[in-house]
Amino acid sequence: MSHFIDVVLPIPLEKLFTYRISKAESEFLQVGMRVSVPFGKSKIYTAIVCRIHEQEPIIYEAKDIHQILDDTPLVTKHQLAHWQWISKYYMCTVGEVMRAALPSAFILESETIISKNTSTVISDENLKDDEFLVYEALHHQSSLKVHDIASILDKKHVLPVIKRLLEKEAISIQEEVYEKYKPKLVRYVKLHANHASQENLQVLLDELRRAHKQREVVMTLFSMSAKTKKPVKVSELIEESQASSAIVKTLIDKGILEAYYIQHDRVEYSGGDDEASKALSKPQDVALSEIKESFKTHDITLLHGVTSSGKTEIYVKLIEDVLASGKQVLYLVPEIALTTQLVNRLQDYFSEKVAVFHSKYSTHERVEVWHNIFQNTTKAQVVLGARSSILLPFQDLGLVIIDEEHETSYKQFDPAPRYHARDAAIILANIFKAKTLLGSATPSLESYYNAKQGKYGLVELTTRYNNVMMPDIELVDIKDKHKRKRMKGHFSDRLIAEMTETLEEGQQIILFQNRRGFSPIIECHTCGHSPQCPNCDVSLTYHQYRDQLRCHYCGYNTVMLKKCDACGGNDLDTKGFGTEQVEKEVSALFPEHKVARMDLDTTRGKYGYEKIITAFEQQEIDILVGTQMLTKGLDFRHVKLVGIMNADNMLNFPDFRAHERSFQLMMQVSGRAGRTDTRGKVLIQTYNPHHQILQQVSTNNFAEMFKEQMDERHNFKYPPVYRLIKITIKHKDYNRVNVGAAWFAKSLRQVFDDLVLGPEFPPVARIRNQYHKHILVKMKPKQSIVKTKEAIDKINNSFSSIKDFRALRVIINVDNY
DNA sequence: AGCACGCCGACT
DNA sequence: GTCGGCGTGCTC
Repeated sequence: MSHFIDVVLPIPLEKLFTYRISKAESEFLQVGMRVSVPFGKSKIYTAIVCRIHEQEPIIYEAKDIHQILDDTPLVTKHQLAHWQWISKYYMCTVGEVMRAALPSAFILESETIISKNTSTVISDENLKDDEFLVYEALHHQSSLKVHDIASILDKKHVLPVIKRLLEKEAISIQEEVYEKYKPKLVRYVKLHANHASQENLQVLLDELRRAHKQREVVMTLFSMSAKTKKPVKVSELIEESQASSAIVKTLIDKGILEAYYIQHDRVEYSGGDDEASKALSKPQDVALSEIKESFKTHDITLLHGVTSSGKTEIYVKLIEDVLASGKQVLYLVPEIALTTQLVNRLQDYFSEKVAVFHSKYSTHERVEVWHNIFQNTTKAQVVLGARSSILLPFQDLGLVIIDEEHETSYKQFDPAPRYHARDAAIILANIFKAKTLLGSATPSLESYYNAKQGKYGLVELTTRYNNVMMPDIELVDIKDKHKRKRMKGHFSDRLIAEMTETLEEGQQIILFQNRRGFSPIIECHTCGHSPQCPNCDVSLTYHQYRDQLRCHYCGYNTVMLKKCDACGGNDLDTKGFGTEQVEKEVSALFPEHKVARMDLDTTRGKYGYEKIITAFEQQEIDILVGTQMLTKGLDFRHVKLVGIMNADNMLNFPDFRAHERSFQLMMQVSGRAGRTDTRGKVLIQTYNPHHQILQQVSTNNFAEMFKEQMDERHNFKYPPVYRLIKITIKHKDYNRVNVGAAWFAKSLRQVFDDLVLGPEFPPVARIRNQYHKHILVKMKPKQSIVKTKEAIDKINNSFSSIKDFRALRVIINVDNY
């Protein structure tokens, strides 16, 4: 009887692949373990075992596996089920989900190692020039990688050379696979067993009478281990005894001390003791019991609590309950909210039980978190993470909290799997029969709709913590202000007056402008030309601090032009404005006050956010200018005034969710104002103060916004009433994109008729020299999701079997909002 | 996706 | 002539 395994490979191929294994291997292997397998001509890939069986494949000969990589499974069965769901629902392959789920250190890939064949001697004249160079290099170095050879020969295609050398038996090649994860080892030191007892120690100290330094080190070590009863790190010993590492080394060499290693986690919790969680206020307490009540009838509950209502404290209470029952908790936050602020707060309550999973973590750090969660250790009872943490190997999940549920950063856009973490988390919770709590001050229409439909439970919390009043929101008509010459740059007299007052009171200000850079368009006054990105169909944005023109799509940049490159005129004008310009104007208006800017450009690097946030918290900064980055779950105590520089550009954004988003964004930014006792003030500058969304923001009227927006969604057949699938056709050839997209849309129409929209070029049709065209498929409320996707799949398959279309990239994005 | 193979234009 | 471009087919 032969034995076989079906494995998932981390590549975008639909199928599972079958390999032959021995009987012994079949007894050892378990579903979820990693194996390395040969794939194609030479490559070795990492694969996950998902089925062990005895059915020999009929139409091909199964290869043998290369190696088993694990002693115990690395991936749980729950995960495999979850991967399956994601791949089906979001129309991608399981391999793509695997790629996204596993930290890269777990996915080993082979590298070809070239070494000299010692059993044969090749005379130089038998070798061509490039072959000789490689052969010669191998005299000096025992082995080379393909990449090394490419740099020796200075050309791209070196495989033919390697092939020729191989035929001449001058070299041999080998595929090597490396374990990428290296545990972090810390060196410890202890007295050698021979000296450990009391009397032996005395003898030893006598012996060392003349070596003062060494004697001191031994004494220090002795007192340190007596005091702490813990292993002593070499680094600590050196520090404590003021000795050099050479002295310690001498003692180790003499056999007096003994060095040993202990594996350390890179992600260490360092902090005080458990703090008892805060007592809840009355409204919080009511909400908490309502949530618990709701969980009895609904697995998913939406907590709609206004900004600053203290949702986090409620989460903490719920987490406490779940932890008491020994289950794990997943606490999802948008990427940007993963600041030290929230981490510290949770660690205050749950100390080392909190594991954080961050995109800025190194792959080694991710591996450690992965293991802790898999083994359900105390270190990973509460997992705080962004989008991708839904792919971690939970063992026994009891509760999923999705904070700032409306955040769009929960949706992955590129690359596949294009999943929505909120929706995938709900499925994950369902696999574990766990509860899900969605929280937001401005719920997404789809969640609120689900709640209103009775699909989710709904709990509302309408008062702020400590009864702080909701901020006073005022709309400023800048069209009128312009007419009456009451504007200084982009600042109305109202905004300046409020800012002056706030600064005099010693309070802080946040200014919001949803656009980075200095100004998004440069225009020549003479000919009207504005510089465009050479790779994308967008105007370049002017960034003053580096005197650069930059493309926000592809990163292209060039120095700012001195003259118009079309007509040579030197009267260049800037249009529109970004955070950088706001910052500059503020500095000019309030020269005595410290201004800082927070956007993508200033927060690069691992601690980019933290630096700015900490400085602002400690009131080293008076005025903070920023993009929507500032809206995410930050809690600043001394902000009294929030200014929204221009509300119109977000309202006019060409997207069916523009109004919903604008509402959410403005409510969230406003929520930063007045979090303690003084009532906050929000000024919204706009050309159109009568816009219904602005009216709803200023009166904090979520219900009306919901009703109005839902009417529109009903009328225009948009989510959450209808579902959407967006299909993007992409290629560098404009005509091919057009022809291909037209074919695709026509085929879709044959099945879905008028539910198909497009093909249409997006606002930016060309990005990185690739033309894009979108087709939108709408799904009726009762329409079968599975059947719709099957039909799309079928069309996609026919599409890619047409020769002319094969080169076109098709991207399918389910729930593309 | 990667990678090999095969065909074709453009230069040391 | 070879180098590197890209289209095509295949991967257990």
